[in-house]
Amino acid sequence: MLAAASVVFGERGYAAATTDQIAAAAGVSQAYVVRVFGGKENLFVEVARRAIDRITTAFRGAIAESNSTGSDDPKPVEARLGEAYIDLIADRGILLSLLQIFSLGHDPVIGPIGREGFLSIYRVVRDEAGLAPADASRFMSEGMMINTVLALQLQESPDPDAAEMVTEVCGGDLGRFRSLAGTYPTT
Amino acid sequence: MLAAASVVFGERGYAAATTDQIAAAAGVSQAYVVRVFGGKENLFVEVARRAIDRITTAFRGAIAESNSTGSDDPKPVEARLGEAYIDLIADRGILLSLLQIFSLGHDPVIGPIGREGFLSIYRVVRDEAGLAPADASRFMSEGMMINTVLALQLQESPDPDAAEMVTEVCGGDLGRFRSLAGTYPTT
DNA sequence: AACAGTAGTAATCGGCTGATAACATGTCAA
DNA sequence: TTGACATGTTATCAGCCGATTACTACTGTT
Repeated sequence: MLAAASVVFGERGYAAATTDQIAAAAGVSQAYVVRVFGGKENLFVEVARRAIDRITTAFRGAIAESNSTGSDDPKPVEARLGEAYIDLIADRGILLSLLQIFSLGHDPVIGPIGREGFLSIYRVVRDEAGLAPADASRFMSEGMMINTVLALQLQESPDPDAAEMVTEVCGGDLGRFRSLAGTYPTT
Repeated sequence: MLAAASVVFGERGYAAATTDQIAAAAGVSQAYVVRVFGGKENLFVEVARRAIDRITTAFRGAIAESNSTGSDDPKPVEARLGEAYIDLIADRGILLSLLQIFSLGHDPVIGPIGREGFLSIYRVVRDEAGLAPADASRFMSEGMMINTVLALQLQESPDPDAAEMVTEVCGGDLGRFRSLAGTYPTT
């Protein structure tokens, strides 16, 4: 049900998503969705937490992978983190759930969750991956740009300016973005 | 009415905003809002266009200002653009309308508007401000980060990590962000 | 067997929302 | 004056949505 909710919230947005659509996607009844989570808002809170948790988990995996390779580093940590991030939010459910969280930053319930989640990701990047504040901050910026590009589906645009920008964003590996086009829920 | 709609759409999100709330904010009747714009979606389209238009206009202003100063450049163009951007989206209506547009990137009506708008901003930064593609792209990334920070209201967070990150984002000028806290509609 | 807990559904309801229809008023040209 | 048009309003509706209630079915425990 959480997975279904993530997809539907992402597709439609928090407010526009209906518990009925989520129920249908999960293969259960609408009443059940409402009762199990105690309301639509609580359900979104769970989805939000889960999305943030998946990011920190993915980052810790990338960091561990980076540490396990010998002192010869074919890839810097940042590259591994970036790849992990792109692979993760290629899932449009997670990506758009994130954007919803940001949009709800002033909400008394969602807001604190979003702030704490964003900071927790920053701390992982800075403390666990060992990036300097300036580098960690720049890394987050790139992440936000990736969010936008994927949300707007600019990687599929035929416009040469779009291709130029997207190439710049993903470090030259435009194919990685393109191959993610239309990726939907494995969630 | 457009100004009111921008604020309300921003506060509540596209789907959650009601034509009645917009009407109340604009001081007219709900029916009038619907009829003048031919429906809620059309109204949002106008708001979206206006938001993007204000960004390109502000950027052109900053570029002109930069050109008018002599060949001695106390500030590079990028700094001027950045300041113009921050001043503009301190208006939470514009900021959140932008985020709504991004979230609706897959929408058949809003999607193309968002893509074209984003690219038009990129072109202004690259062609009219004369930034190289890599620099223009990085500039956009920083913009997306600023969006997120302001949406989450991280500039008001008492957390030292938040302060560190925000300081990094705004180029050391944390005061500029802080002073914008709670800025609402001049729109 | 009786009971309790878990997992789930169908039916229904009250409130909200976007849209429509019908009406009121003011302005300006012919 | 009359008519066309812009600028509004009030009243009302048809549909949707989240939530509640009451019910069923299964599983394990004592």
